[in-house]
Amino acid sequence: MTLTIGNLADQAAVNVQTLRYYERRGLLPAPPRTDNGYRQYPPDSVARVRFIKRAQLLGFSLKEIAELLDLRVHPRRSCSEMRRKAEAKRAEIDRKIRSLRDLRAALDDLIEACDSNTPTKECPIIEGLEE
Amino acid sequence: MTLTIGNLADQAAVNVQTLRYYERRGLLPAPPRTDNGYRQYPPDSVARVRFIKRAQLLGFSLKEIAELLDLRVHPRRSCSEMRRKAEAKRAEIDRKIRSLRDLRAALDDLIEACDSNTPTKECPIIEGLEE
DNA sequence: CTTGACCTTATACCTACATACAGGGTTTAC
DNA sequence: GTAAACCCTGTATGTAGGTATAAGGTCAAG
Repeated sequence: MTLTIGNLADQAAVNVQTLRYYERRGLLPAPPRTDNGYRQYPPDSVARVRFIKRAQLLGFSLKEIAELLDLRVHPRRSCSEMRRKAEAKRAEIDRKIRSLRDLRAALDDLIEACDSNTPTKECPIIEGLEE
Repeated sequence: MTLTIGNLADQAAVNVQTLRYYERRGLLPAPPRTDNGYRQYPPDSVARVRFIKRAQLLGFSLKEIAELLDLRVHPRRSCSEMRRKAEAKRAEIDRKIRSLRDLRAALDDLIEACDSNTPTKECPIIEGLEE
């Protein structure tokens, strides 16, 4: 019921070398090995790797993703510290969501202007992402 | 009422070389020059550069950002084409927003678990970002 | 019992996105 | 009129995040 590195790579849609790279970077814990030295990943590694890839698409660096994953690793220890970090991450996520909503609204305006054949007024895309 | 490259760099909080790099990459239009060859940026370049940096934080590559900015440049020409692109970008943004909301909910659970001193059940951070 | 598809480590290379440096001209402040 | 603080181009270097390659061990199928 464990996965070889090749299995994991297939299921998570990443390269085998990427997984070894993540291990070196501390994003994936070093898994147990078989006698011959092969890595044996538990099945939930698939979710972990997919999480990493998704978080990257959202603009988090590998370092930030490692921090997110660490929140999970120490669930009861140094709770106030963890809470502080989780709240900081949440605030950052809220900022990203707001920015994306602004950008989305700008695109909506653009699409609508296109639809309605109205003379294109000031394009709002850039303004939509101003502070 | 125009800006030197140094002014623009200050106001947009980026490096001077970064601006020249963006020009080469086509993210900033080549501005007019003074007699001595200095770049003269219009004031709205500040917004444009800030837009680029913000979009980067949201996980867009410079190539994607260039595409977003191009939507704006051709506001009336090839409307259906532009509309198609704008809708594709919007769908992508919606996906990102959904992912961020999931991640946010997961952090909320984590924070709450911490608050309530309940035994930490399965941490939801990773599950929150699964497909 | 060997061929092909795996696995190992170590090291080199690649792309995106900058950032620095060399070598030189310009402008402003004293 | 010269020193500091700008600007220019061109080229080199740096960091993040992989990706490939070399040199070799392992395993399952025919």
